[in-house]
Amino acid sequence: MEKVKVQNKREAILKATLKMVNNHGFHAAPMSMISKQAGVSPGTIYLYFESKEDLINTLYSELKAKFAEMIFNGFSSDMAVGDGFRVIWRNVLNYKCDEPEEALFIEQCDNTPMISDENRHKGVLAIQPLYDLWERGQREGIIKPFSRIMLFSFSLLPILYLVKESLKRNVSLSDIDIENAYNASWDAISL
Amino acid sequence: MEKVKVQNKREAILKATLKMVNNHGFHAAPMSMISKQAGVSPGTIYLYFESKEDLINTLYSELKAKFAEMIFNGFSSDMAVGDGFRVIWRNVLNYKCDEPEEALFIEQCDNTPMISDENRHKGVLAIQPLYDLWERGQREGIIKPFSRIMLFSFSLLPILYLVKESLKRNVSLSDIDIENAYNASWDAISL
Amino acid sequence: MEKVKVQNKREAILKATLKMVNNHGFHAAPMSMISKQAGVSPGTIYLYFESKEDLINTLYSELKAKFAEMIFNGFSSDMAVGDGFRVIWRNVLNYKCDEPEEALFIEQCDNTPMISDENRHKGVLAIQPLYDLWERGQREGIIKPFSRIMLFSFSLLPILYLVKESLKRNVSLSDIDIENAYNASWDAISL
Amino acid sequence: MEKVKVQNKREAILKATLKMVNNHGFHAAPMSMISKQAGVSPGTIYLYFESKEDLINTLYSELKAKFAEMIFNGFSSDMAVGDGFRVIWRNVLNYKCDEPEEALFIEQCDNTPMISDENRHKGVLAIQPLYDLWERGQREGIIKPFSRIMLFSFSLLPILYLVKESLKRNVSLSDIDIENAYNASWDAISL
DNA sequence: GATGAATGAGCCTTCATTCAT
DNA sequence: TATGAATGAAGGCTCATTCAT
Repeated sequence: MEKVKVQNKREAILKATLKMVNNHGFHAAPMSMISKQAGVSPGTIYLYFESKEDLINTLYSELKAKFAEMIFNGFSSDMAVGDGFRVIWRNVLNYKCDEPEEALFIEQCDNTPMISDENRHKGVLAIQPLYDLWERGQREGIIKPFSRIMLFSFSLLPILYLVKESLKRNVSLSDIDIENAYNASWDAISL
Repeated sequence: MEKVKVQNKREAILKATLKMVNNHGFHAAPMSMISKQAGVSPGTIYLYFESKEDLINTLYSELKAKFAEMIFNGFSSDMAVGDGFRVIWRNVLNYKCDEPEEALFIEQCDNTPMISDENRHKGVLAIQPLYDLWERGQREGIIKPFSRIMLFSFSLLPILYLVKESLKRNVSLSDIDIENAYNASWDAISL
Repeated sequence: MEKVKVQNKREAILKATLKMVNNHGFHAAPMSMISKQAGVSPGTIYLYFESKEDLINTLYSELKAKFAEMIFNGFSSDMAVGDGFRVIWRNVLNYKCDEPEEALFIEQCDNTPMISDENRHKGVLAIQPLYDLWERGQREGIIKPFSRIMLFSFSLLPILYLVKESLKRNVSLSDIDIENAYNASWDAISL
Repeated sequence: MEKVKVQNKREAILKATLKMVNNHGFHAAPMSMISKQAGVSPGTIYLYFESKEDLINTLYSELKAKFAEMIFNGFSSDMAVGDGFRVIWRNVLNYKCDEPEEALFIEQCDNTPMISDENRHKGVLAIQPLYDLWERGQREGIIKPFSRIMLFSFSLLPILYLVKESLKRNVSLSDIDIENAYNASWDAISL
């Protein structure tokens, strides 16, 4: 019972941080504002996090982990390369659409000295199964012999950007747009 | 002579801002630090910029304008679509490689509430000639009938990301990488 | 117990403000100086007051209210007009003599754009019983048919000024002076 | 010619100071604002005045001197006491009505530590002829045997206040009000 | 664990004053 | 004389963090 309550508080703080930083930016989201939004006292935050920096880094880290987990939903390493990629690509799209707030937060942090390098690196490691899939695809002569990062930038980065922009402009991607995007993504990396 | 001196001060402040914000982040780059780096007094900044926000926005705005200008170097609207695209693509690549600091600053600002929407929008308008080229290509049946944003996200976004990542990891892109990237970019948007 | 401590801090800040502004003037009484005098940290002031302007206005407002309250000590609306006026006149005199610091602060603020009009107006309303007394006196044919403000300026303003000047010059008003002043005040407004 | 221009500048600065301090208060009337209003450069002010404090004190001093001069317009020391007082009283009234800005400035400074005591004292000396008149009146048994300051506070202070308040409320004093005020003033100090 | 009043270092900004021109 | 760009000390205020309760 105690433990549950504690979890709630920690979650509430993280959630409030996400919202406040997204809406106001890091430097305009004071701890007092976050604590009020979370329904706890400012002092309480320091029971769960060492500092504001730690709070931000933890949130970033957990969101990245969640993202990495979600994109492998329904994926299994014995799928055909094309099928596996389609599953993952779809998951990436869905994550962006379903959790735009989280995605925005990640991006807002991504190019900032606020996030420690170590932390940033952890995100990369978490998508290992995708790298493995691509490697297998390359061995099977299905995927172009590009570096991981190049494969990523041509097949997943575009859809991430597309969704972000469409959300920002309040227009939704049509099924045709999505199909086109998928095809372009696949064409760009497949032989 | 006088005019030159003034220009120098304004430039020095902008340059110092770029450096300090890149290295420390917006919220950890106080005006006093910027002024010291620029070799002027804190008060002097306010002779050229209204506030810290104005300083950041102005810098962002000018960098975006410079970027928009550079990517059309050697480009002319009567070029063949493929040739024109190649010129622009190369320019984008070169800008990123030659001015990584500027590019980083732009990206650090891009997902932040710090930059006014109006300002952000100006950047979009500046690359109109590229949009015109794509439209002509679509009329000529050379370019896929995708929206601007989709064409952008598949043909230019990847190279922007690639260079950023390679710089971050201190590895340079080989000519083969670049050729591959260009081909993938072109394939993704051309029929 | 806790409530008491809080009150103490608020009071200490107001008291320190009174002293520092009186001694140095508004523009030469920085918040840091006030906070030091009050024995609190600068930030603490902002727990009780929104801004320096708010602090000054609140102090002004409370002093005016206290003044309005004190001048009706021992006064009751069913007194004879002459008796009532004498009570109030005496109270005004006593307030000025007993609380010269407060009176000085009020005067220092009175001709300043620092105090909001709304705030200034509240002080006027608080002495309504005096206005009522004068009106009754006029109906009874005892008080001259002058406007409130004229009655005020001839019967109370002089004594306010007299005490201020005598305090400034470190000379005390003799009983005869006071009796003379009272008689002159009464003569000036009575028929 | 040169000299005239100089005078103009000095006057322009003083005039601008009067206006800006009246409208915004001392602490919200920066030298730059005053210089702009005066149509000169900030540096120029320091050719005529040592500091902001000096500027304010000089203005205060000159206005007081002008006031002292004006109130003796048409007065001569061989007038009958009653006639002389009436002339002076009228002049005080007229000054307040004709130069409300100057009068306001004087009052705004009067209760402030901004004005040096020495300076404040000079104003008192300048109305010596009035004191002389009163003394003569006392010797002739026409004026009550009150101290100067008491005579002042009952016979001139009220009209100063009355005009100020009526200007503030944008209502003008009627001839009857003025006649009443004069009579009350005279009654208060005459035997 | 939880609170929130209190802290005080440090930030952005202002502005009286200077000085090279 | 006159200028006005430049200065930099100092001010009002914020906010991450602490600690007595």
